[in-house]
Amino acid sequence: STVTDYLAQQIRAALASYPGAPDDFDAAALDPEFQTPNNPEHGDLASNVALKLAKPLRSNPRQIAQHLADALNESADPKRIAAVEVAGPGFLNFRFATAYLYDGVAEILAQGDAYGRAERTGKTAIVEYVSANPTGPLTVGHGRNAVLGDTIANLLDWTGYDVTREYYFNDAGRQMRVLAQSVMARYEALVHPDVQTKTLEGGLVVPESFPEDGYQGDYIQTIAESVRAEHGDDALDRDDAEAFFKAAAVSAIFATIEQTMQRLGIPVGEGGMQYFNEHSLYENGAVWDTVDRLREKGLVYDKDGAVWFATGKLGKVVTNDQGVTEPKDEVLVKSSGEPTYRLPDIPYHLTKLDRGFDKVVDVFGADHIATYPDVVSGVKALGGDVDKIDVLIYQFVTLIRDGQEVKMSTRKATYVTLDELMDEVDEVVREKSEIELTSSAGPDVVRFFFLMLSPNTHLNFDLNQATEASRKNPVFKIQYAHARISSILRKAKEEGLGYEVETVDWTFLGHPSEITLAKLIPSLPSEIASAAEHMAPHHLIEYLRDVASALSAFYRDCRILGEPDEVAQPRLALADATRLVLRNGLTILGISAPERM
RNA sequence: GGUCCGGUAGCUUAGCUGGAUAAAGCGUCGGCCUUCUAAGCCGAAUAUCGUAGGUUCGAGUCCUACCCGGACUGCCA
Repeated sequence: STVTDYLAQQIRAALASYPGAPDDFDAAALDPEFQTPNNPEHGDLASNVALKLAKPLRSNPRQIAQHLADALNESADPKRIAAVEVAGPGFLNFRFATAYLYDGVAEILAQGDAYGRAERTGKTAIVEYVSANPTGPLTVGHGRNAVLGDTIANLLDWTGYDVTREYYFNDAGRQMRVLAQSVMARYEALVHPDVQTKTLEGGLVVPESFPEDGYQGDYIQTIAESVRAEHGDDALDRDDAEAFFKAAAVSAIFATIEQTMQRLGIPVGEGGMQYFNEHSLYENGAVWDTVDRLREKGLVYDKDGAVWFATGKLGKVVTNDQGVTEPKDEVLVKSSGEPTYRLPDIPYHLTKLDRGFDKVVDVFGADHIATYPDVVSGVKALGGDVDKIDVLIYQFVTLIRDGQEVKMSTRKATYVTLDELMDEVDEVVREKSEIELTSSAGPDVVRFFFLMLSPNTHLNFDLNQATEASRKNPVFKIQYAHARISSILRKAKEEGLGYEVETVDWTFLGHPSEITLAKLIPSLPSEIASAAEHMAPHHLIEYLRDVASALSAFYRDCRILGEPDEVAQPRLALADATRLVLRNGLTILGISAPERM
């Protein structure tokens, strides 16, 4: 970026005196665009500035480009810019001085583990993710949310934000009562083995008291057993039995969820994930206060026994059969008195803004698409600065087993948990590995799988493919590149080969594979910045794959061990810098960087 | 009905502010282990970028219309 700033300034200077320029042309206001060309013949950096200026300057683009090339070849610092050329319809191609290329590499080595980490900006961000209600273990369906949210939190951290991670949940309401009753029924069967039973559709035998749409998972049985072990056989006789069982279930389930998050690399406990209970917004009156405040602004009215939010007044429209657009209002509180999901989310987001966060990120599944714009307009109507809110909507995950879609339901216990998924991947990879694994492959593969595609893309998680093909999973290719370099570094150390960051002499490097690598690895910081800005972790993955691939070419073409020191040292330094880029990139993704594989 | 996402090689996808020859993995075919890890590398074949218009010096990328697939939604949350 400093190079582009420098070149931009050079270009502005050169255009200040362009012959025949119209009077209203202001070269000082120019902000030229730069890009890295795909084709290496097009130099190290290119600009389309001459093409863009053809019209305002009323001149031929090639002629403008030539003027700029001549001027810059004259004035630009030869320590940085070796040559400026005109190509094609009027592109400017810049070639960097060789020594300048390796400045970026030296910078990586100087910063080490911190390379890619921006200065603290003093700004704060809150990322809300996972947010699964405590009715059962985390499933494959929750995985994409958890991994995307965590990685975005990491990206924001690395771009200089102080990041708070928050888990928003609701442990009140009907589904939680059903959960409690499910545990109670299983407990009843334990303490009264002769209780009257019934057989559910799936074949599960439960007491008559088991609710119609009760939760059938094994974990319910486990919770019932542990309640019995801790509290004996009389728990059903308590006055507060339902609340008691609910609390037991919630705490047991949250313990499981935390274990899974931890295994996935999501920080829990002090400084990690913090929790926000939706119910607190009812207790402190924030929910009904929201309705009142919106009503004062004339944005809430009653109709058909329900409370309506006049989103139509805030710009929401639908197109009817005749192709005419008309305003559309939404229900905030149903005629049953139960709020819709959009209501509590409004005060929740207001609290996030009130807590002073500069950036508020929500990671939502596609089911929120319909409601979140209403939440945002509610927040805005109540004076919240909605520009601070960024919503990442990701498409859902379909689980495929043996070519068949697995329909998942937490109630019917037809789900695959994230733990099961990680176990399965772990096991198969271990089987197929010739060498014993030092780290756990399950979390690495699962995280990678959830991150490798654009969040906008529907994800088919094929269990057979994810496990059977796991040796070919691209995550291993990136990790393998890291392990290879680590191996070279180990051997170099044994042989007494090393380098001093300050005194590396790069002039012996010039092989195309060295140059490609040296040009690629210093863009880690800008890749991180771009991935963070677009909330697109897959951009970082694509980049790391490119780095791994460039490393392969370098590994093939440029030996280190056994070469004369003046060549071996700068090559070792280049390899070490590549290792740091891979490692720091993987760290952001929450994927391990193994030293052996 | 409405909202949103997708439609790029046989399959799964990438393509970030429009740029110079559309990229990767899997699959197929062929080649490479006496030298730093073959979980690797090299080469070959495979693409009317859903369709039709438009904007532009330039469109996979922007605009409009339409077609196909998917998700969500319709005070049942």
